[in-house]
Amino acid sequence: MTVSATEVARRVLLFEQALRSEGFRVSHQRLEVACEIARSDSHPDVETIYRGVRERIPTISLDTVYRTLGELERLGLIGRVIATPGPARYDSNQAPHHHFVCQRCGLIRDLYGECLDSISAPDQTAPVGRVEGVEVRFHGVCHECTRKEPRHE
Amino acid sequence: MTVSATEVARRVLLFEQALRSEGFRVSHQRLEVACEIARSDSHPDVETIYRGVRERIPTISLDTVYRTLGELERLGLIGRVIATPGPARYDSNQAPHHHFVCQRCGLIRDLYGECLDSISAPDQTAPVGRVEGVEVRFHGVCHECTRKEPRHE
DNA sequence: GTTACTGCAAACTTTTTGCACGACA
DNA sequence: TGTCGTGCAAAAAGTTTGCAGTAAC
Repeated sequence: MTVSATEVARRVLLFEQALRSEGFRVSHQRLEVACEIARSDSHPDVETIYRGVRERIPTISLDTVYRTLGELERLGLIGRVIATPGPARYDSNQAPHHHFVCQRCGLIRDLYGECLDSISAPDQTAPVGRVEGVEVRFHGVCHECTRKEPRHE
Repeated sequence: MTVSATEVARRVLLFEQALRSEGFRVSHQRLEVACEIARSDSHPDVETIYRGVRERIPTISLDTVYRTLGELERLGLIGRVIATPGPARYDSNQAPHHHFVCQRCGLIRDLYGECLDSISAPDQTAPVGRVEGVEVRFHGVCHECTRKEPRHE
């Protein structure tokens, strides 16, 4: 929850413009879902986004949240982070970045580094397919989890 | 399905030894599941492993496959590959490696490269947690999918 | 006033769990 | 022979879909 207010506003405006230009209607449900995901940098899952939006729209349904997230993903406005088992998690940070994943609690933290963005694929990759992007994932244990349970094998 | 026979034998023996040393019983169901995952390098999902094992043990149940894969994972003998949405996929390749993931069909190919193994985390990571490993994931479209549907936007 | 969107409910997929029978040690 | 593992079935978790009323344009 440390995304700046101006960045949130910028992202929500982008969502709204994209919806309009694609012929989608701009409902307040969609705007609130967009706002909820835009303001978070903790890669929330669908249930968490649902709870957040429900504070402002108590009648919104979980399936609307699912549908909206699916639309935003198809429009390329948010990304699905596939890094932990269980529920799908989303990321509204569309700048190239990498991740640290805590193997105990599932915390995901964005990392930046040009040297990581520019890693090129080994030669073995060429016969398999065309590379379009790279993501480096560091896994380990976050300090919070280490503090709670230092010896865990 | 290009894992050499000796490598499969080596992995299955390792499974068996680990089961015994941990006090687990060596049932033929467990051995067949272990064999099925050991012989594959295509990161099969549970359903695929289930179908494979059923050719040799037609009465095996899906939940036994789930349980066995969970045990093997907890013993550190196989890894769960979290790279595609949907069913969990497993990997019996425990050597350090990286992945190419096709965004259309979900194909996953192992990649090797010492320079990838030794990537160090950016300084921003230190305050977050202790890094234990790194995996580089290249995503794109495999040649097979490009051939089938060249223009896909 | 249309037409797309929402909420509800039900279905579907993937995974987990409880229990009694059967198999490993 | 005792205990663990298996298969069956049911439940739980996560996600998708059909439909009728509602809201955006």
